[in-house]
Amino acid sequence: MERVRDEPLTIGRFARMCRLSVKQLRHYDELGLLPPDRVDPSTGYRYYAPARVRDALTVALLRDLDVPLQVIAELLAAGDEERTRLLRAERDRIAARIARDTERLAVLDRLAEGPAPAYEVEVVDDPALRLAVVRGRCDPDEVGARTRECITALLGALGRSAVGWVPPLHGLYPLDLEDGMTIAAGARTDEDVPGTVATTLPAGPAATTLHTGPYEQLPLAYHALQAWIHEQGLTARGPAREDYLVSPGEAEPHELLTRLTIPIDPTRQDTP
Amino acid sequence: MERVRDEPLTIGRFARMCRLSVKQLRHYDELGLLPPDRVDPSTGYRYYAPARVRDALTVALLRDLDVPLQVIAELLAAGDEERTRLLRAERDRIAARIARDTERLAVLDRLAEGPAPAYEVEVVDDPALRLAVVRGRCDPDEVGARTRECITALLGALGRSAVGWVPPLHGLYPLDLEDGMTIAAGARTDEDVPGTVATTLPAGPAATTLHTGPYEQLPLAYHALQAWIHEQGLTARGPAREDYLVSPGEAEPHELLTRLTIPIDPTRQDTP
DNA sequence: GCTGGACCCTGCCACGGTGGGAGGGTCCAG
DNA sequence: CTGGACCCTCCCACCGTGGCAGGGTCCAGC
Repeated sequence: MERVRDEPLTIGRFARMCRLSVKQLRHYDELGLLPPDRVDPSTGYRYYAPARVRDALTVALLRDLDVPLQVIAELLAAGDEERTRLLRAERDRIAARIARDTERLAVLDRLAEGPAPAYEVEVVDDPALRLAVVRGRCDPDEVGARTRECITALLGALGRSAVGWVPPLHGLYPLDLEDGMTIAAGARTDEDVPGTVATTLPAGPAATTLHTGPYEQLPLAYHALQAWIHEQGLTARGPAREDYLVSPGEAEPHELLTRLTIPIDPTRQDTP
Repeated sequence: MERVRDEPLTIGRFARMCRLSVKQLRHYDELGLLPPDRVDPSTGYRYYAPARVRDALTVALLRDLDVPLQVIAELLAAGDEERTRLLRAERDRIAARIARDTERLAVLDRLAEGPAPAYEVEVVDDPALRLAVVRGRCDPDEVGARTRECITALLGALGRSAVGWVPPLHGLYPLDLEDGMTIAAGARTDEDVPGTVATTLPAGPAATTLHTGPYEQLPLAYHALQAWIHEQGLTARGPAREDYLVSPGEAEPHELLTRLTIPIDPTRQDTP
């Protein structure tokens, strides 16, 4: 009469069925995420009904997908619409991490393949630049993706307005990487381009270097340039400017050429 | 005489120069990773020489690459050879994470696009199978990559030995995912294939279902199958077997067809 | 000289999720 | 009734960072 399938399971048995550890199950109980069906009041033993295995397996699956426990709790309680929204958010989070890790991989590949590249730095008198720019806000982790969006928007604006602009394109980046920072993509032109903002970068001294290779490896150029600036006792002023001299479409990633320029404060020369 | 470039920097100034927070610098000091050049014995104030900026920027760069502080410390102390070895290890770690996240993304994409796919499960009497298998050990996170390696090795062995084997190929996976677990790729054949191990899977009852789509989404099939098994009050016996009915090269990823089979213990039928 | 504000110090707690271990109770088959 | 497998709670550790409390220090402007 009593059917095996309905007998309550001890935590150890239940854990083996759903690919979770006993520790995890106790933790999820504490969070209210996966409470046992019955807790013996005198011994504290947890007992699970076989029907809970599906829920537990779902939790295990979502954890494998690196979904936070908090979100899993919301997912289990949510309706269809909300569920889809939450899953999409997780999807985007993982996609962003892949994008970020791909950038990291490019730099690590370069570093692992031998000595760090040598960057030749020089100080120049940078002329003023009048740019038509498209701005974007982003967190430091999303700079790569956001830059591409701004470039696309800029090219769209330039194409639609069909004005004469002077290659190459430029990117502007604040020196302080912080959440909600503002970046910009710009093109040199004296005309007003609809969909862009006219911005003039002041003339002045600047430290500059040349980067060869994919954009993902630009952090190495920043590293070299900033180190050089501070070693000279100079002060970086920002924003940093990237000039995309040879850009994708013109050449393979390893042949891309980018000038990196960081304005500096005019310095009092040391008395020798 | 006193040159600006050599004046010691307070921690705040130094932090701004090298894109690290004051908290981080104090932490790195505590770890011995980036000690200040001078600490005022009476006030405890930390002072950094401008020459340390390069090191600090290097630490910041490596942290951006998600290199653990422990490894950064080893990198700074290591010789060229050791440095390359450590960087390669980090490279591999990030590459593995990208691979893993890509698998996750495939599942999340499927889940986010609508209701979870319906899997039709049935119990069959599974015949015994004699396989020539190639085994591999791996951690749960590397199953995807390791499986591909085993399949490649198996195909190599089959090709070299040119024996008649019966498609499709099979994959064998333990039900308990744990570090150092053993997986296997196998092909049905009655002959002995050099480079492989002959293994016979016993006949018996099994629960089975059919999965359509990329291999990355197989976890959904496992989820459905395991949930079904436990809901029936049955006991999974393992190892799980995947039959690659329609495999890459024959079709697009979304058209791949895979049979998933989990042997079960013969059960006492409930008295109604 | 004094004051205010920017800066610095130490020390503790928090996050997220899991594992390890101590110290002790419970269950069940032989 | 005994031994071993199982269960309980509670605390600590990991990793790297941020926040806050409570207090000291530095320096420019008056």
